[in-house]
Amino acid sequence: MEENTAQPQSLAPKPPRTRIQKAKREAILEAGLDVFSEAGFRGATLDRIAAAAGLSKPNLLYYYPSKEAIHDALLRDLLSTWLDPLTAIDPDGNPLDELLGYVQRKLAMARDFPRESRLFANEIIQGAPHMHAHLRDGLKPLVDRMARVIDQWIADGKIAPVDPVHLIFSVWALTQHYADFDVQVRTVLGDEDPFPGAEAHLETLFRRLLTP
Amino acid sequence: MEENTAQPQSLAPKPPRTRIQKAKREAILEAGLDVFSEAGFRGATLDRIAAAAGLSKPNLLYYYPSKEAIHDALLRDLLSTWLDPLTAIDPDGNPLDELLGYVQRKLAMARDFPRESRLFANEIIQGAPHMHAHLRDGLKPLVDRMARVIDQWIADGKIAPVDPVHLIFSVWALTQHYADFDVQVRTVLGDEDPFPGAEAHLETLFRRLLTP
DNA sequence: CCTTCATTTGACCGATTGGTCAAATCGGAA
DNA sequence: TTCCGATTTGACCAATCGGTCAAATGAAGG
Repeated sequence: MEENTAQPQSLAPKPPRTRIQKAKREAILEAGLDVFSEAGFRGATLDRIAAAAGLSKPNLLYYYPSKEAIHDALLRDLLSTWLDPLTAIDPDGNPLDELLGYVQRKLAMARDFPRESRLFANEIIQGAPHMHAHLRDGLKPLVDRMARVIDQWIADGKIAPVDPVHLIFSVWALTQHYADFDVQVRTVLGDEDPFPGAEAHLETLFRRLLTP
Repeated sequence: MEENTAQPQSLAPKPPRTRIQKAKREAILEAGLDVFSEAGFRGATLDRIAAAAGLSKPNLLYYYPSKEAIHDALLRDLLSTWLDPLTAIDPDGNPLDELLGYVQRKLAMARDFPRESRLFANEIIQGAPHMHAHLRDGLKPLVDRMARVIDQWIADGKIAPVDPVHLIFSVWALTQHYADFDVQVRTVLGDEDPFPGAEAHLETLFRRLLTP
């Protein structure tokens, strides 16, 4: 390993230096995702996170200085990837295909990353005390921008007229529901895997809503 | 001295005897709804509930024997009223009107009883540890029954073909979203009241989905 | 070996948690 | 007034919480 040049240290939380640090940090975030998504911020305990990560509590606090630091790191990592499917919409593509593709990607995230969805849901339901600024500075401008794209599509007669912001809310609500309310969904459906049916249903729903 | 109260004590939680008991119990449930819906079960504390109800902690525990007892009482009271809009659907009415009316009633509940919606959401997201049996014995049979009604409407050509269970999920997701994700919705919409726009949007959405 | 720094841990701390208990107070009937 | 049960409270408790700290251990180079 060669010496790296002296970089001007920015105000980043803590730059991982060694290989072991990186691995332990990841294990902690993984464990934190498990516990926070299942119990919420206040319901989660450092002991449970430490146990899930295979560390002692002081050892965990050696890598992250506090419970809130772990939670904040998770939320920071989450928000951008959570909005990726929305930014992937191409204003120059076929409007109906773009929106149906967005729905499908969002549903796939609910299927493949239910813990992330529940972490987010817990935070929002309880008033977003650790995320309000991020919503205002990150999510709102993005939604505003996409709403203008959708309005243009409507003006061009490419899709049926809808309120674009409530349309986006509908995509979020309908897809995340299958992750956040998983227990309820599976109780009603029995053993059946909810997602094939959900995909077909949402495709039908948004196609009928948006076809001019 | 003989007493006239020869009632055989059943295993009911605690029959309210006096007027003051009834009032204090109600105040406690009201305070519990505030705190539990905002913080979840584990995040809520007896001290906060007692303070919100205007009682000392031991006094609170005089009326309900434990934190869990308050939570259980709230959930028990909630589930039936929460499902009322669904049971109010008339199998012999006009299918489209019945379903659109159901959506409207459910959205009104999200507007008028957001705390109840968030209490429910917190419980389900965290795996429904205190409600699983109620979902199985109360909610599932009701959904199954309504699904048969909707299937009959489809078979009669009264509404367009849809998966009835996922249709019900859609109503829940789209309406409760405006209560549970209130912070996010209002951050994106700014000062605007979300509900008029939501009502118009959902009417459009379900009309286009269900019109044959 | 020695030195140095990263890592790990047991013991511990003050605050908060849900809950108990005996004693005090209240309120209405006789 | 007296009495008696309903109600209320201050003091307290064991468990758990997030977090600290000094000391021990590990690893790697000289």
